[in-house]
Amino acid sequence: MLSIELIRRNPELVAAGLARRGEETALAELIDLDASRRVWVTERDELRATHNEMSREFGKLMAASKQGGGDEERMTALRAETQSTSERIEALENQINDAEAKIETMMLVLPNLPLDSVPEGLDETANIIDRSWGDPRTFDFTPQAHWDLGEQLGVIDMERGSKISGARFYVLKGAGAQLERALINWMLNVHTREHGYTEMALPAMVREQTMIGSGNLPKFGENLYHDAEEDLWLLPTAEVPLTGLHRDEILEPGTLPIRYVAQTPCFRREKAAAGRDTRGIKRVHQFSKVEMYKLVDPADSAAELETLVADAEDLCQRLGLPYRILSLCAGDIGFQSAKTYDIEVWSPGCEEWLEVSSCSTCEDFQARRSNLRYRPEAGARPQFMHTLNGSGLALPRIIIAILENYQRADGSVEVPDVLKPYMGYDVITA
RNA sequence: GGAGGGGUGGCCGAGUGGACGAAGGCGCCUGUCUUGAAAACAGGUGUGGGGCAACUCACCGUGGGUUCGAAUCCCACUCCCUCCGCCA
Repeated sequence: MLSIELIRRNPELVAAGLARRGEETALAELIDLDASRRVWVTERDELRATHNEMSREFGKLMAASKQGGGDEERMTALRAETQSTSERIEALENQINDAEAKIETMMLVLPNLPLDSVPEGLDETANIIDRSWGDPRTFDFTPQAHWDLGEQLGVIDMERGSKISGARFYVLKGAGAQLERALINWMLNVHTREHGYTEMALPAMVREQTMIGSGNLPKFGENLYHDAEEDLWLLPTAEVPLTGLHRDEILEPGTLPIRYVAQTPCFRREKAAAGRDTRGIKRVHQFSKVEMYKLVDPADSAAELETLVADAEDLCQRLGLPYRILSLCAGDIGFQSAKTYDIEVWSPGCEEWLEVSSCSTCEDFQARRSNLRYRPEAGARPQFMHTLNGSGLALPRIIIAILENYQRADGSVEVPDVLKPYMGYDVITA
């Protein structure tokens, strides 16, 4: 959520920021509503003040009358007056409630403003390659795509995945399942032991309010699974429950930064991508992901974004997977993001750059939605913190990258060095 | 699923429908005293909205209702706890 004060004070700046994302938003109605609301609130509060006063006087007269010294006429007049005042208050209240509901509806669909350092552009073609690492491996044979490799090796079973659950579901078997487990273990260990994150195990279903807090609702419900009976939503990412964790709290001085890491299943309906990436396990309805998340002092968020990316990069480097880092342009960053870096790993089999991590700073956007505040120092006013999130890393895509990058001419796949202790063997063979 | 109990300020904990934003205690902050600290004593100590100063309004799990007036009464919901049943 953007700050209503900012919109009120500096509408041009907000409109310009939204325009960079390609959002044509008319703020005039919002600003008018906000102005009306404030007028009505003042009026209502004044009425309430006189109402309270009259009610107190009535109480005193009531007490006096019990002692036998009441002023019946005054009491009757007061009762009539307070009643009519109540009616006026109620009318104003209805106007205010309507206005506030409309304001909230509008505010909840406004995306975050891109930072100045975000590249200009409206779609992915304007993303900028910030840097890259490693050289794509050269092969003296034609590298296979993971859907062929996985099937030959018996580690990915697409057919049975769709048999039991439908399109875009898959089954990992034997070394495939072990590879996923090894990756999760290894990644969590690196993040908790070396990068300073605290490991969390989280619910995979959340309430609507939690989805609103992270920015996934009300706008992107189409991409989420929802259980109507219990009114719970399945996570598209651990970012959602991690954002909700400290909702409505005021963190004491000295508690920030907080760095969390969590492995959760992620569920996505992929409606918008219907028909795209239908082969293999690149785009599926359910996958596992290790997610890093930070709650920080606003002064530190820019630096924390860089270390967040570095923490994800570190994993790619240790896995020996060549990658590039994109700075997403204003039109391509996510709804809640103020700035995003994507890490893409080269996959020689399907011959494409695979997005294995997306690292964003949301500044105070999610903090406003979720009411995440901290006290800068003892006795100071609470203020909104900044939140950041980044994959570290997305599992199926890393599995794709490992299979395709580490394949050998005979169709076997070498296990990356860092995972060998976790797997217990060096090569995946049929 | 059944039965019962309960959600009050950072914490504990009072609160007969009328000056309760809320007693008391703890904690915390400031001051006095002290070489310093502790103790003692005095004062202060929630969040949000409007104005952005004085001030004012709201908030006692959430949402409705009754009333001139609700933390207090009524209804619904929600969360927590205890016991029984069921499942693991």
